[in-house]
Amino acid sequence: MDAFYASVEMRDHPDLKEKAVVVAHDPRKHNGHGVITTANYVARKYGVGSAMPAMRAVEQVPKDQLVFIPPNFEKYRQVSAQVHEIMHEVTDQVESVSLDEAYIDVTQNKLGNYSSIELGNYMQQKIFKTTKLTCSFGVTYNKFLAKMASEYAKPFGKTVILPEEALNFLAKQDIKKFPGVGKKMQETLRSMNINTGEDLQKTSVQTLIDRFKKMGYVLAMHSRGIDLSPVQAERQRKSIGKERTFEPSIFEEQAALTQLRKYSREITEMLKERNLQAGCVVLKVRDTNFYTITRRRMLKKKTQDPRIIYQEARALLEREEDFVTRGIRLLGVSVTDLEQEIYEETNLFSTL
DNA sequence: GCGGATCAC
DNA sequence: TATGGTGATCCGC
Repeated sequence: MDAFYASVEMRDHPDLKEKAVVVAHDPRKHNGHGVITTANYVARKYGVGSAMPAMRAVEQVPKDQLVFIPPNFEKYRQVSAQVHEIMHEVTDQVESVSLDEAYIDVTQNKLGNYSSIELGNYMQQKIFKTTKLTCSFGVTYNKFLAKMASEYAKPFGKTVILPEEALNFLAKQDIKKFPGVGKKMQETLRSMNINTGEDLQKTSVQTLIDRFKKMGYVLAMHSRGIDLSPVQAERQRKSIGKERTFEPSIFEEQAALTQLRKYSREITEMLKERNLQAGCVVLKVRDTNFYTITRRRMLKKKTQDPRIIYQEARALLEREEDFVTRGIRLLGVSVTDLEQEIYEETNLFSTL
């Protein structure tokens, strides 16, 4: 397989630039982190609390101080669709990871007898021409390496890794570059004196399994350049959820219930768009101390009915009265155990 | 099956 | 010191 990973630098788009924060007096520009991170950083620096509530309250923010502009997700989606269109010119084997990243299996392509690198160049150029966005890409023999290679090529380059080069390339990488290695795993690995890909390569597979179970195995394989996972063009969604942070927190049960009703409606809409039925309702609550729980309940029958989702969510919340007393900072509902809705019955009746 | 933890974006 | 929203996966029970 010739895998390919493309990462588009969306924040460079002229129409998306305003998405983060416009700060009246702050010379600071995007620092390379995510939108919200940037916004939070500035919010913190200016002591106006966290960014999201501030963005919601954009009208009330004094003009001479900070102006928060909420991200324009519609625009994001629009540009993302353009990018995906270009990718699909090459092949339909596109596994989108997020709005601006995708794995592409270019073992076969629609355009003709071109090398993976030529196909990459083509997409990169076309994306730049049509959207003015730069993107980086990696070309190599599996997904994992392609992602690493693409990261290495940021913001507007390409990295090609041949099979015989993989071990050497990986040996030089810091462990935090490996997907799946976040804050916690990094700490543990460093405490074991494992800091680079080379260290991982020198650690026995068994040692990594003993310490990190499945993730250890995956990490061991990755560090040795092995990843057999296929590019999955059609991945089905496994859950749909809505959540929101409240600033100030909610202390009224009625207010919380109103939110639950709203979530239930929104989730139902998404279920209907995708013709899905939910089999389980999950409630998520966080109090003012940031203590967070989730509570779930399987449904007797899969549903698409907002009233049922609301009822379950409400029942779950009512068992957690203390949260209302202590103040709800975050409230969320999601549904899982999704199943494609069967048409036949409904069609039968709706046509009558 | 449930709930917490961790991770990616 | 203050910590957004959405979704996936793993692990222990």
